[in-house]
Amino acid sequence: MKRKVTLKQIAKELDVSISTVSKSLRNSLEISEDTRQKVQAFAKLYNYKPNNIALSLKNKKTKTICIIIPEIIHHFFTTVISGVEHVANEKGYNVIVCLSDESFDKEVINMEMLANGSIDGFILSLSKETQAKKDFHHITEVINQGMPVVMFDRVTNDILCDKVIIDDSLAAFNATQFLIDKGFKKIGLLTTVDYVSVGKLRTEGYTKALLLNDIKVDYNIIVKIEDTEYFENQVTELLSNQKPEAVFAVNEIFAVTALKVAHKLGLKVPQDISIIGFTDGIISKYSSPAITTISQNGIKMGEKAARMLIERLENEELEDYEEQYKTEVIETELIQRESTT
Amino acid sequence: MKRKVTLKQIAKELDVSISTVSKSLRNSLEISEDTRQKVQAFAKLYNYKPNNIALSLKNKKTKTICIIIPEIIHHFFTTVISGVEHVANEKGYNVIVCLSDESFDKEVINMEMLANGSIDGFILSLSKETQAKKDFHHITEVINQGMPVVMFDRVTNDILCDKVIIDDSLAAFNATQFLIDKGFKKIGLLTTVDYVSVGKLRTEGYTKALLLNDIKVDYNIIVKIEDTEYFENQVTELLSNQKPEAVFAVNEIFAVTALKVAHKLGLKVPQDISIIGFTDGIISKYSSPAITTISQNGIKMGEKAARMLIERLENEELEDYEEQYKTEVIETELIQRESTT
DNA sequence: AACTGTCTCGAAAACGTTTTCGTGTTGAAA
DNA sequence: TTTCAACACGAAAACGTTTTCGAGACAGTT
Repeated sequence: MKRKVTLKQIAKELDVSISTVSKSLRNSLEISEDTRQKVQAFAKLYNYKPNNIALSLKNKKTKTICIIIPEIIHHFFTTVISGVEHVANEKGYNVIVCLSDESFDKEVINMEMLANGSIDGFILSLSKETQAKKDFHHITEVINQGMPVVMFDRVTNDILCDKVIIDDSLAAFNATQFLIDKGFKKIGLLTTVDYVSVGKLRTEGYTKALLLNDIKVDYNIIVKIEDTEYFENQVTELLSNQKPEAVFAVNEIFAVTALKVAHKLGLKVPQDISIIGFTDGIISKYSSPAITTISQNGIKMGEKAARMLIERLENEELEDYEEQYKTEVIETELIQRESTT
Repeated sequence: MKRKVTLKQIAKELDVSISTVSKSLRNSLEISEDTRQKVQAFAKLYNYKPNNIALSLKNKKTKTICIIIPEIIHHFFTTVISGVEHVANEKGYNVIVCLSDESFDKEVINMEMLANGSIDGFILSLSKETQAKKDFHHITEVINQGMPVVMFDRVTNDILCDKVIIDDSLAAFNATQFLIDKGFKKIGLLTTVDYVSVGKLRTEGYTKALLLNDIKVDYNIIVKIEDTEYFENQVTELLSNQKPEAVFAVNEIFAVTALKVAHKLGLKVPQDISIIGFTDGIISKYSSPAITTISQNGIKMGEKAARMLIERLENEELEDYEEQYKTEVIETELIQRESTT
């Protein structure tokens, strides 16, 4: 077991100074051709690689960014990670992934732990609990220390920073309008409780579409789901009692559950009921029938977020850099599949 | 924007030495009650937190581990991440996630990049390409440097280290036997090409079960899938021409695709054909009918791997620690759902 | 008055780099 | 012979910690 070799060891072995070794390896012209060759050969032989931690300390840069997501089980978030990873790797950055598990405390702990020099910047999507509490002090604190933060998907107006979002309201509007265009009037909604920012926005889009088409909003066919424990029952009740002609679900799980319940009730999709989902995940794609859905394009969001963060990181050394915060809107797309007529 | 405060700054401000500040904050008895109070108050006021990088350099420990997975899109791997995350957090470790994208080169680059001090140890599952090439020099090198590695799921006998696996052969045997017990004899197999270690093992288990029950292995109903491009066609051909009574698929995607194809061909599942999958992912659970499957328990694998790695990390400081490498086998479970009679 | 011990504190090394600023040696020009 | 540039290299600081060791001040004991 040969431990990693350091500059000091090479210097000792070759009976030169540490500086000479360092300069030789960086091909400095200060050092004679002879010495350079000698040092480089030795370094190669012993497979010398500079210690990243020492470099980080010296440069005050870690070349590492952290992405904090509420849940890794949601396929959407894994696609975002994937996008972030790609761009980060391309630019020579590493990615630390942290899970907040939808918990405020875990979010705070993770941020505080990493903000002390471990990373250069954050990409994050708020946990449900944080959104409910509306307590963002941990984020403002980090930003005040001069560490850039990019928020995505679940964002808040209370914080000034770069953001990457989709137009949730518009996308929901489009989904609803799509159903209306098919001739449906009784369109059920499966959504989250209001404090989840995206859920609220999607509900708004749904409502807007109905109103614009002179359809009365019927609160009996709007189901707001708090926890996933009993929601299959809620869906069953909606489909069997209210019998909507179509259903718009604000996420994939809700959509596929609706599909499942429909099957159980003997309803044929899309003949008896149309279903449209949100988030173009693996479930929608592989379920049968495949589910028509609004594609959220997590990869693009991740890529964009990473690019914004890294750009800020690389530019902030420039004296006069004081760019305004931007909010990028990633376009969504309605992917028509088999669950709608 | 107030930058992070350091010991040096506090020392200067309070007109004491850096040592005194450090000791005060760690509540050393060397320092008088008075001074300690003063320093601590000041530190709290300015929200002092020690710089992690400096600590890492000093302690030669980063309290960070890296997990390298081939693909984040496979739900199984995200569950493993989730397991690793939990245990790591609990023990005060951070997790860096790297994706090899099934590429040998990316795997090598990732490892070399992080092995230079950035992390304390690796958890990894081999990429397809690495398994095909059988080139593991990057891994042995890391191990030789004294950095612990834990491999999971896709492992190799060519490397000595801690491992966490399932008994793929046995699990596949059980799945096949389960179908045989239902009275099926013509059981199709959807598997990977042989160089994917787990695919090969699962194929072996399937064969073993057939032989033990005096069923001849029919290579016409064994489909080895190389890339996912055309495999829907391959599956269609299997189901429509060979008409197996049941199908065993070695992963979730294959299983759900079989389900989809069956639907398209007008075959009712499980009435006309039974399907059993592998890996208890989100797709199997939410598809309709829900797919009977072998549960691989990624969370447990991740937790176990993280525990093994951290144990080695915390014990290796002890002089006499020279524990043998262990291979832990996580038990699998057959989860019966709706896709089998 | 000399010695001993305790209480506080600071200097300095160490972790592994990079970089600035000397400094000694050489050869050539004046 | 003196002067000066060019060349090749080393010492040391810096990044932010922790920790060992030494040392000054003071009180108490002979």
